[in-house]
Amino acid sequence: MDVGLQLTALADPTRRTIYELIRHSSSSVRELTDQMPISQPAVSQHLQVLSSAGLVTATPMGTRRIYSADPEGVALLRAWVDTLWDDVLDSFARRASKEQPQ
Amino acid sequence: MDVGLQLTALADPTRRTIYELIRHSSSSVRELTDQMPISQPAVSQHLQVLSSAGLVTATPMGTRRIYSADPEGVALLRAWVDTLWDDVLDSFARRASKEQPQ
DNA sequence: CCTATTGATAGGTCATGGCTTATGATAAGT
DNA sequence: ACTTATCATAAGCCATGACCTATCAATAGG
Repeated sequence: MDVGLQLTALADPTRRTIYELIRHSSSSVRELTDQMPISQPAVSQHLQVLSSAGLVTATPMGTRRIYSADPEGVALLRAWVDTLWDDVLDSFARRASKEQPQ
Repeated sequence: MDVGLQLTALADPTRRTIYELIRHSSSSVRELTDQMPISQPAVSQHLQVLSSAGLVTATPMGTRRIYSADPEGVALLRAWVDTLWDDVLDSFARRASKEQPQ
């Protein structure tokens, strides 16, 4: 699983708000659609992207599918950003010490 | 400064590799272009996006512009992902305790 | 000065992706 | 069984964005 999937999934504003809704409380596709200014298929497509990024999971409940936030995708993203953070800080510190060797 | 800028900036694979190069060591546009299979204008455009996301900064050195990693953008991204992580974990725990009330 | 190097900007092309409507599949209620 | 509700998939449309070539501004060096 590539971190690019999480980044592209969360890069879209509409997908971010959908994800925020799910993160707030697990909901069905209908509930999500009712809170969005877009069509139901559009929501389903966004959910597909979020799902393949490991950010949400679907559990069938009768005729509905309840989408919940999945920690897995966030964990991957978080790990990547953390290494990024460490490296950038390190590189920043090295650069600063070289600019002002005195 | 919106976190969407960082996400869209890092969502593109080419831009991620450019950012990785800069993160590894500050470089000029020419150095970056020489390590990339794309044209110099394309690199400049990517640098523009990374710059407006607060991920890199440019410092003129003669006729060249040295691009360096900027901690600011990463800090914002990291903060956002961290709150995401906490909320998702919390929501996950609550969901788990409700599913198995026994 | 004149030339060469560096890098940003403009304009144009093409693929990608986000949205729509239409349709099909599945499960629940009467 | 029939209808209704929910959701996914298909096909098509259109804006966005990633790339190109061409060009210009600015600095450095002969």
